[in-house]
Amino acid sequence: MNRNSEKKENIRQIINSLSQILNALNSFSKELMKTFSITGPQLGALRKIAQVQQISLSELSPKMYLHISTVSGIADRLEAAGHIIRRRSTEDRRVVYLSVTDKGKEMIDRAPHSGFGKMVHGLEELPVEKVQQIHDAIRLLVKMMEIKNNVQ
Amino acid sequence: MNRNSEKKENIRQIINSLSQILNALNSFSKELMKTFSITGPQLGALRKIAQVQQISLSELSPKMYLHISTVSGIADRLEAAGHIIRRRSTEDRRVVYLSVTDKGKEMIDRAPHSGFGKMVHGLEELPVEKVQQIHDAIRLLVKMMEIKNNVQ
DNA sequence: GCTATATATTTGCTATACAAATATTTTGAA
DNA sequence: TTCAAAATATTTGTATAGCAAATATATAGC
Repeated sequence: MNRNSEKKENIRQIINSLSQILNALNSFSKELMKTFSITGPQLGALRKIAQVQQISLSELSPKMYLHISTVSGIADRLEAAGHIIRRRSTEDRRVVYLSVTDKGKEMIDRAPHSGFGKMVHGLEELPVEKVQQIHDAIRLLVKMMEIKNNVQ
Repeated sequence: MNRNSEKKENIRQIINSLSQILNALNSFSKELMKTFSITGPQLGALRKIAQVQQISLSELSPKMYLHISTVSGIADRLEAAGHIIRRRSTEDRRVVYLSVTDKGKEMIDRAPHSGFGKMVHGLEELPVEKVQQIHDAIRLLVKMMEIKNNVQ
């Protein structure tokens, strides 16, 4: 096998491995729903709300890259489960603020942060230099995909 | 910053970068639906079917990690769109074989393989050694997540 | 003050996903 | 060989997610 086809094979396997990671994370999401009776999108929304104490739908919607009507529906289910409350703003009565209840906070603490749990544990066992190498590799992939860093 | 917190920070960023890649792939899936009028699961099924010429639902279902009734529904839509045909087996008349039509093959060729397009392009520009390094890094992550390699 | 804009919700539609029920066919045991 | 059990696919019912359009209400701006 020449060096070029060797590279091609490596690329193929990188894509394949990443796909496996994605699949594993999907499985995690199903597991989450069974164990904690909450879905991925709901938990994601709950975490975003918890980050800022209170937030309106029109603020939350772009953070989740979802249509506002979709987020409204997710909020409905979170509210029905008692994880958040809706409170109408006194300053601008068009605005409805979402905030996390104690029950919601408990859920955030209990539910595993993501399927990355095992990965984090594994990384912690590695020497600093190795972790640094992996970090460099992944960062390069992100750079190549030209993903803009959406820090909230 | 000591070496331990340096490692922690690296780990945090690895998870963060991977999350970014996931988000980007989700966006890709939406884009795909708009441009090619096909969904992610449908395209995934189409590719799996094309790999083996023909396949039954009970074979396809575990490959996609989905309930057989879910796959049956996806097959309905692929069939309605003319991308696959159903054909009942003559040997075992319980079995229905799915196979990809010419129109379906065309879709497979036209639709980008995934959001990994840019990544693949970027990787091709790198020297072999660098690609090898990235491959090693990702493979390590997969190993840590204890994902079993489901080769079809 | 009235129109335009902003905010959230509701409604309608489609896809995904699972489980349970059903229909059909095959297998296997008595 | 016959009949019950298992296998295969589909159908039905339920829920979530997601978008767009329509609606209701409130604010802002001219």
